[in-house]
This record gives sequence, C-alpha cells and structure tokens, in this order.
Amino acid sequence: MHDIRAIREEPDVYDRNWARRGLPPQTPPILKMDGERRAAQTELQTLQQQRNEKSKEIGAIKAKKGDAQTLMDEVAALKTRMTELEEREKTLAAELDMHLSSIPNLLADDVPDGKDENNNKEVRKWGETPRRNDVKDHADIGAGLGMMDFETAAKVSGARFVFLSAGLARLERALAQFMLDTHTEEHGYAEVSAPLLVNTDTMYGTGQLPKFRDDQFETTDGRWLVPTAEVVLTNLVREDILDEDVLPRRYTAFTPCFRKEAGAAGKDTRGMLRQHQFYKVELVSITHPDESWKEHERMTECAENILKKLKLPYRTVSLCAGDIGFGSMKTYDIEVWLPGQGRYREVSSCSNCGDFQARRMKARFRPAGAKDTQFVHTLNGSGVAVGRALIAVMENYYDADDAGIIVPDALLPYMGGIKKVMPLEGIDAAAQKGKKAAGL
RNA sequence: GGAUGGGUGGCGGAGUGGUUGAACGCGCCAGUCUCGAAAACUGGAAUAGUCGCAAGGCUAUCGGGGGUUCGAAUCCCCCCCCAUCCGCCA
Repeated sequence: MHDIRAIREEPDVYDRNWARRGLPPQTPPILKMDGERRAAQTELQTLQQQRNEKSKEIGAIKAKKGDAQTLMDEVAALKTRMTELEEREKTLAAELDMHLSSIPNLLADDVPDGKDENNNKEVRKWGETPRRNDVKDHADIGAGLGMMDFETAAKVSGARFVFLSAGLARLERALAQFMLDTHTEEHGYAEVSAPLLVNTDTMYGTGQLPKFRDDQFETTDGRWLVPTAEVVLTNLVREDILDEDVLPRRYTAFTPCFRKEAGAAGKDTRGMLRQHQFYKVELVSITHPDESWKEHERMTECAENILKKLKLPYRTVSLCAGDIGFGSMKTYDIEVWLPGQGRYREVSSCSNCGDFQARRMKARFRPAGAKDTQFVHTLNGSGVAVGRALIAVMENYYDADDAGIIVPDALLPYMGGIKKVMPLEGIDAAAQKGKKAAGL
C-alpha cells in the first residue's frame, strides 16, 4: 500500500518507478479519484459542522423548555445532500483503496532492469557443478527407491500432490529440523508454530489479497490456507505499536504451504518441483526502517548458509524489475543446482518489503522518546523450501552404483543412524512396471 | 453446535439519548521540590482524515456494518470476536 499524500506530492517518482515494472502511468486516475473524494469530504464536513452546531442549540433550547421546531426543520433539510455526499465519499474511497492496494511496491534503485527471469543478475555462486553422466532426475530416483508415489497422490488428492515414504519422508523431516535448528541456534530467529488458516485481513496485510485471490485456497467459511508462513509471521505485528528497542524481531516457522498454481498450468508437471502443498521453513524480520537493507543481506546469508552446510551448489541472483514480486522492493533468489535438470532452480526468495506491508497491516513502532509512530519494515525469505531442498539432496547425493542417496553430513544427527537411504526390497521390478510404490 | 455474559483511550474501569473525546485510577511525558532520586504537588498527552503559508479550525472514531433521531458510546437490527458452561473432538 502506498501513501496517498506522498503520491500527491511527487506523482512522477511513482509513475517512473512503476514503469520499470512495465506499468502504464497510474497516478492520473489516482489523483483524480483522490481529488474528487476530498471535495466530497470537505463539503460533507461543512454540512456536518452545521448540523452539530444546530443540534447543540436545539439541546440548549429544549433544556429551557423552549420551542426549537424551526431549527429542527433546518437540520432535517440538510439530510438529503449529506446522505448523497456520504455515499459518494464512501464509493470513491473504496475505489481509490482498491486501486491503491492493487499496485505493487516501489523498486529499490539497484534492482536490475529487465522483463523476465532472463534478465536477473547473478550476484554470487557457490560450490562446484561438475558434469556427470550418471545423473538422474529426482522423480526417477524416488521411483527407484520406492518412496515417492504420484499415482496414489493423484487418486487421493489430484495432480500436484505426492506421497513420500520411509527414508525419503524421514529425509524431508530431517531437512526441516536441521534448518529450524540452524536458524534458531545460530541465526537468532525465534521459532514459531503458527495458524495455517487465516482471515481475509491477514491475507490483505501481506499483499496476497485483493490482487492474487486466484492463487489462494479459500475455505467455505471465508478463511484462507496460507501460501507461505510469511503471511502469519509478518502479521504477528499487525496493528501493533512496538517499542523501538524490541527491533529487529526475527521469526522462523516450519509450515506447509498451499498454492493453487493457477498461472502455472503445464509448467513443471513432472516430479515434485511444483506442488499444491509443500513444506517450507520461513524467515521473517521486522526491522527499523534504517536497518532493513542490512537485514536483507543478513537474511539472504542465513538462507545461503543452509545450502552451504548441506554442501549443495547454488547461486544467488538479484531479481530484475519485471520478475520481482508484488510487495517487494528488492529480492534475491537463491537457486540450488539440480544435476537432474542440469540447471539451477529456486529454493529461496528473500525480499525486503520496506514499509509496504507495514502500511497495510498498520504495524508501527515508536522511536524512543518520540510522540509519533513510524511504520516498521518487513522482510521475508525462505530458509529454505524443504520440498525443493529434498529434490536437491536426492539429485546431488545420488549414488548410481546402488541407486541410494547418501545422507549429507549436516543431516546425520537427524536420521537416527541412517547414513544412506537405500531402495526398498523388491522395488526395482515394481517401479519398472509403474506400480504403486512398495513402501506404501 | 447450544446457553449465558462481554467487547469503551497504553492498561483497568465509569458512563442508558443533549457542550462526553469520554469520569476515576494506574501507567506515560514535562515542570516544581531535591545535591540527585523517590514521594508529593502542578501541568500535559488519543488516532485518522480534511481545510489552512501558519497559528489553528473542522470532521470522524467507544468491536464492525446498517437503522431510528434535530442529536447516539447510550435505543433497534445484522455480523464478528472474546470468556464461561454444556455437547463434540486431536
């Protein structure tokens, strides 16, 4: 959400910035609505003032048992116009609000120009990505293990769901726990177990609504399944006025995420890369406005650290203007190397939203000794997507000799003594026939 | 799901139609006193919008939305939320 007063003052700044995202000038219609709204409001307030004054007089006259009929008629006469103005003001305000809340955040100056992901700028790269001949894609590896079953998931739930079992399920859980422990014990994030169903105001606060309704699962009682823990963790400070010294606040949570993937028809249909439901460990920081850029770098490093500990090759890219998310001023995507695909794929996205979400949520802090409040800055990042990290572990740690997956050192403490996830007995034949995974 | 009781300023808590933006208490800020502090005393302080160069004015806000009325925190209707009890349940 943007500050309408700031837009009034420098509409050009806004239009120029939004143009980088490919938007046509937005401020002319905004300023027009705003002007009309204020005109209606001013006239209405004048009439309200008259009404209040006269009503007060009536009260005084009646207290003395006088006759106030003339005044009462006068006030009654104001009503038609007042009702008219009230409605006009309300309609215009709603329109303006709808318009404003559907416009994306301003971009930071150092966001690279560009139309789509091809223009993203690599900022660093970590790890070796040797060419190998014995690579396999995670869906094949999973089938070979007998622990990844899309057919049954389709029967039970539909497309874009999966059953994991045995060692793979355990590996997924180990990943989540490892990430959570790292963020809480080494990176200073507070662990939170949070609601997964949220109300409309909450979804509005972080920017999923009103614009991205079609991407969300809505319940029959008007609630929404969270598409990411960012939603709940960020809304933790909604409508709060925090003391300055409690900033920054850092939260982490391990949750399922639910997404309709409405715009992704036909994309990534193979394997479990893009699902309606997946696990993710999320990082959220609430900071002082002066600290958010530093925090953005720090958060990105925290996410990268997970991949380093897992010894998974990755690169970090700065998203270009055309690829950056709605609420973000600047975003780093961390992409992990997937040998099976021979390319890097996103496992984390770290964004600084500035005060964009804070405005929507009315999340503020009071600078020490100050009378007025200021909006906090909010940041979110995946630390990291568990499902995709599992894919990366499977493909990078695959041992072609025995079709097993070597457990990365960092995960050993969480695997109950399992050092390698091996195919289930008799699985080869079943897998080749396309039969249901033997582990289920 | 059923029943009952509630939602008022940072907090507690008054207030059932007319200068109530809202008593009182706590907390908070400034000052007096003090070497300094505490206590005591005095004063100050809501949020948003809007008009104005400014000083300042005005409007709205007592869970949310409608309604009655010249006038609503106070009356009526709908909704939401919270608490307790019953039922159900991991």
